[in-house]
Amino acid sequence: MSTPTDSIARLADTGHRLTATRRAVLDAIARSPRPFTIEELSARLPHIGRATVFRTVKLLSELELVCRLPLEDGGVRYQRSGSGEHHHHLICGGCGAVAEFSDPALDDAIERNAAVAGFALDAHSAELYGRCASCRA
Amino acid sequence: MSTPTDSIARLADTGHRLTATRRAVLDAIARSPRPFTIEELSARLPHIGRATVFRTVKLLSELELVCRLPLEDGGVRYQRSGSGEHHHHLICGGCGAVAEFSDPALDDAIERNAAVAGFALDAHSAELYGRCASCRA
DNA sequence: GGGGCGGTGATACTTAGTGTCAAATCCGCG
DNA sequence: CGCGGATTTGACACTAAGTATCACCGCCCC
Repeated sequence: MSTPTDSIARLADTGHRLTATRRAVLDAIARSPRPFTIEELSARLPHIGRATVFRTVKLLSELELVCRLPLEDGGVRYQRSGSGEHHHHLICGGCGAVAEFSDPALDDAIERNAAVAGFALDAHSAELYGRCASCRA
Repeated sequence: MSTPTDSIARLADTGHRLTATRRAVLDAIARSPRPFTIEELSARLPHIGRATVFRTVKLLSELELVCRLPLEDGGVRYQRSGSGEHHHHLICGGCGAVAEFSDPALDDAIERNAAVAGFALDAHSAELYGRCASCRA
């Protein structure tokens, strides 16, 4: 799991400044046990402008420290990235829990289809929506 | 490729009314050679309210006659569904062209991962972003 | 050909996010 | 330390996608 410390190091490594504002946002994210919306995060950081919260989360998601989760109903939440590696999400429609997974077979299938169609692939998204084990019970 | 005639039949079969307004929207969609935004479609249907265009496209996408395409940049476009069957999209970032494909291996990989995580899957999305053969040239 | 339910338009609102620009802040350099 | 330029921030207006409300309209069946 990436920590605020990892994140601070990552920011520095990529030529970004370590401002008090960014530390506060990272800290608030680290304290979020569940996926959060920008509005929720912003509400917890009343002295930080909404636009800055958006910018910071966008930056973190470009650095793959945070994942953007498009929900089944069209909404969006964000979550700390558990691994920093390429992965996909299983999103529970009951409790909102998110499980990460990665699967070379899935990525292979995606690459194969792009190749068949003559596409040079540069990105892909795959989200799975369902009910987690505890919500099924 | 689904035609306006198919769509009209599908609407009737699912208990929806065949209004002049819906015919006009279907017709405008049929004339779109490329994926379109609601604003573009609405502009071509000046005597039809914007909310109605949204409602109609939403209805058509629930009937799988139209596909909603989330773009890499966060925008959204829509397109007539080529098959009416379950499929995924390859979206060209150069010209905006969209290719549909379906691949049981991809769907299997998705189902397998859900099962491993103990999730009961009820939906998934997968979009591939890249450059089509002609835009690569 | 009348009535009821589904459909429509107008409009206001919501949610997610971006653009602008002046002011504030960071941090390497001396 | 403290200067100065580049980066970052906040405030605010704005855009884009879509929903809510509600009175009115018109399709369809009897």
